[in-house]
Amino acid sequence: MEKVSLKVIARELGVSAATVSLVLNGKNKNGRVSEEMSQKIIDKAAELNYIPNSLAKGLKMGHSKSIGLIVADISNVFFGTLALHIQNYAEKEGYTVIIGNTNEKLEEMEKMITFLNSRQVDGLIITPAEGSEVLIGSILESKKPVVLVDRGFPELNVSSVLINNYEVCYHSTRLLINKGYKKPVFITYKQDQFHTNERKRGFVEAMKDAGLFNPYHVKEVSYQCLEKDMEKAISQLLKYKRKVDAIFFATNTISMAGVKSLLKRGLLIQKDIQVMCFDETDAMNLFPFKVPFIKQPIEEMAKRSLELLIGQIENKDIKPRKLFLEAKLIN
Amino acid sequence: MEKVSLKVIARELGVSAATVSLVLNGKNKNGRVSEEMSQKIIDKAAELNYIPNSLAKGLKMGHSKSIGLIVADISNVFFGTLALHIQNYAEKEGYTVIIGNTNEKLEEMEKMITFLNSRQVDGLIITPAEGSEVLIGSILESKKPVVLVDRGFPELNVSSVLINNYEVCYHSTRLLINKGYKKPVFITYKQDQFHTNERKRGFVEAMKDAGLFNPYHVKEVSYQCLEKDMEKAISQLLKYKRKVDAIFFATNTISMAGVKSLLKRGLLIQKDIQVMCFDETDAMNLFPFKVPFIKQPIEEMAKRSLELLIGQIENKDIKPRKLFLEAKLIN
DNA sequence: TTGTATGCGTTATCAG
DNA sequence: CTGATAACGCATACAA
Repeated sequence: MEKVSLKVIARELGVSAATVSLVLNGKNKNGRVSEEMSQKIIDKAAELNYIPNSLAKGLKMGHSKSIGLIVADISNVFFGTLALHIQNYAEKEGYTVIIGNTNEKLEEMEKMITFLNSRQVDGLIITPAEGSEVLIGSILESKKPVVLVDRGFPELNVSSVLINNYEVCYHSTRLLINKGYKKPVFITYKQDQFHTNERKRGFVEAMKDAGLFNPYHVKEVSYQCLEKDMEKAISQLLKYKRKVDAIFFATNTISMAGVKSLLKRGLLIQKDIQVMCFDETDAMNLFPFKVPFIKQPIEEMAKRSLELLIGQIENKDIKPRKLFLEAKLIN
Repeated sequence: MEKVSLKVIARELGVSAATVSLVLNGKNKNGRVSEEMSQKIIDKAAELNYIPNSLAKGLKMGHSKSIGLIVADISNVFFGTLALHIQNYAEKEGYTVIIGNTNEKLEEMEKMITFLNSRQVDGLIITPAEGSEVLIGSILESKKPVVLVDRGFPELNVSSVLINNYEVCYHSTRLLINKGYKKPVFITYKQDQFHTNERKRGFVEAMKDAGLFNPYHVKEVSYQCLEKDMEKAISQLLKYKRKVDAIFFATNTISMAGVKSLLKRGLLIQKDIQVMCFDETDAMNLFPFKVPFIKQPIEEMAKRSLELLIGQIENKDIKPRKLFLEAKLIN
């Protein structure tokens, strides 16, 4: 079965490929092609089930109408949801999304970028891995449109869509304190990323402002051995049982591991110990107790980052913009 | 900044594009190009940071080295995990994955297929939506390589990677019965899909073989109003409290909704009522009680479906094959 | 050992 | 109103 291209339609109808292209692209404004021929072409295309070859189109046009989305791990609900919304909005704008996973590894991120570039993506939306400033810098230099989402680099002049990590954590911590929890602990990743740093800073400042801060109020766990580190951290915390009355988990993965560890020890959450966390998870909804969580506006993050990216791609807005969306504590 | 193409390298070095292409593709076997020139070309390519244009390559070669993955919803952990693994394996084989969401809707599925075809994907991996037999049939007719995963159509001669839904449900139900639960209820989606039908059949047959079956042992809920339907179903079941001692949930989303509803009513799971479900979820791991679940070999499903697809694409194995992988009940 | 010519499917330009 | 032609970047058969 012959592949149906413009040429085939043209040949069948005895016209040129150019004419067919014109008609099928609706570029037939000023009576360029006769009404009659137009209709014939359209009918024939439908009859032969013509599907344009976007490789050829992309090659010719110099853009692929596709964007790359680089996340740490597509099986993580946060990224999955982000991806879903980005895809939905992208589709509306006529763009395809190609998703790449980095597993938080710098080399993988670099590989993905090269890979996506070879596929001629028109732009990149990235949740950058730790230590990828230089890499992002080089994308910037190459003038390829790029938007960071969820995580950013303050020292880099790059479009980003972040949330008010500092403020929301400051506010939430105050609330915790005001409710009478004077010995909260913040558990975060042992890493140097702006977004998690900001969350920590929010917690720390709130504690300081309340005159409660002590370094042991912050615990760090590693991404790679989360479960193990969490076990260790929690068991340490429990030794100072009188010293800890609440835990604030800095991300959804951390909260899952943390809550698991607490429950395993038979602790009654929101009774023996108060818990607060980041991101909504199905799991938290199941419990008889309510866990206050900071809800990120994922859909809006998706929408905004795509807007920024398309602005750059289509040259409507070249200037880098940093957006800070509002996350809210849900009780 | 000029875009670096083969031509640019060729020009810089005063050779032809053909030579450069040859060298960079490693097709320089029998001393085709001199060692010296080879090295020069390789160095220059690195220096200019040459990235091949895969649109052009794809156009020329007649394949894009990309595949489409069509799932219901990428934010669902099951599909996210499947996608992750498929991407990992695909990358090893040099293929890109483009993911599309259908939201279980037939029209969306059709749109996605056309869309992916226009992007010239070399093949499709699909978790087909209900009622998409005809659509799949037309893909088959078009000779485009395709593999179904997770769900299949027994009447269609199409490559598929499924699990032993009937057997594992039969077996698990027997186990439940043998443990003394003589009034279990199976809650599934109100839909006519082979894989969920098979699960139901497994349950029903086991019940019949034990002489326990009654139609009210099966409850159905709709995908679109899952929460609401579940509430209704559970409250109905509780009216006949003495009649129900266990619930077997047919999918991960159903179990989440079901467990949520049970907990909300203050029921003690595995005590007031025995629960069994499909797929592992973070949530279930958190509970102090253990929920036996049927673990699907997602990674292997990913691997196998990709193998089958690539077999078709590269013409190594054109014959449709139906694989049934083994899912196991984990206690 | 290297270069030339051609074509993949498309669109844009220019010539009828 | 329509057709011919060139070009996008690349790979390959064929020449030299």
